[in-house]
Amino acid sequence: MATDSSLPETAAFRLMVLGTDLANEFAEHLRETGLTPKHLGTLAMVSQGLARTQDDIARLMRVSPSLVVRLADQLEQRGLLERRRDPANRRKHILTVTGKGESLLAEMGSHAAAVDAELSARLGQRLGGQLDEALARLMDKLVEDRSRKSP
Amino acid sequence: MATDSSLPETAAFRLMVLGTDLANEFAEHLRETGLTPKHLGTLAMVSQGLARTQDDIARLMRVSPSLVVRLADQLEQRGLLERRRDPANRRKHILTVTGKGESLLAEMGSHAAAVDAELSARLGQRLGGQLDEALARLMDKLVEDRSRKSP
DNA sequence: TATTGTTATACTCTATAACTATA
DNA sequence: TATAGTTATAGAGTATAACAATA
Repeated sequence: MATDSSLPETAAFRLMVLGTDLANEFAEHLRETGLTPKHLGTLAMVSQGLARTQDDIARLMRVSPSLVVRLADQLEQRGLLERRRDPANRRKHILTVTGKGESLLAEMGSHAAAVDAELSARLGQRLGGQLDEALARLMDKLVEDRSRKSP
Repeated sequence: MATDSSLPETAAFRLMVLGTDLANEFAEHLRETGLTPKHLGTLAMVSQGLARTQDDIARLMRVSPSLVVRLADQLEQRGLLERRRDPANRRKHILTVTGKGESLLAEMGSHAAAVDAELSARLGQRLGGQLDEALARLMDKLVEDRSRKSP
């Protein structure tokens, strides 16, 4: 990848900086809802079927179970998420995104699409598409690595 | 860019998730030093000549001036950064990275290079290179947007 | 005995506001 | 009057540890 391993020239460093910055931007955009990017991540994971229970969320997002309780509480209070006990295993809470939750996801999806458009404008369609593909593959890897029984 | 604007399918969302995750990884790697990714960002910006004063850091990283005081204090205490008054304008503190600071940057650069190697292994050399280029361009834009007199 | 979730507690990071000093 | 930096304070976000319920 980079022939120069000077920190600021690495993809890892840039990914960290750009991603953190974007998270702040999303946080700002969410401020009026009282939610954070992690609330949004929770909704997204559940909506996508990548997480079924609170435990799944904790593992996928590498976050403590006690934080997931709080995130789920707040999402539930706002009517964006529902918890119900799993009849097959009453320890578990099955999570589902409500219609209102899907609306919020759609709204934030629009915002994200607008950011994507900016990225594409800056990079051009080809490089933008390549960035897309690379990020999609890395995301798949991350999810795969953390799905069931990973250390 | 993405034809689907569903939040999890956007480049913006993936960039946020992957970047945040990487920031946590760096934070973990820095833990024994008592430093955070923002300390590292500060050193990197100063070392690269992108920031000369605390004010520059605050603007570049979109962080409050009072936080920069704390970051600089802690970096200085560890002998990684030096502050000296600008003779031309005694309100300003000129920041410079010490040899020890450069060593830390080099060490973290090695870690970042290792992450880059993983990315490249996962994406292949071509897509990895394209990711590199895209991130570099976006980083340049970010720095440019925040250099002197931006809103 | 292990898993899932919860509660109580404390700590870290960060911003806001009021202040000092220089210009 | 505006800029650069500092201090004091408070708040948000998160983890750790101890716990309860279920398997």
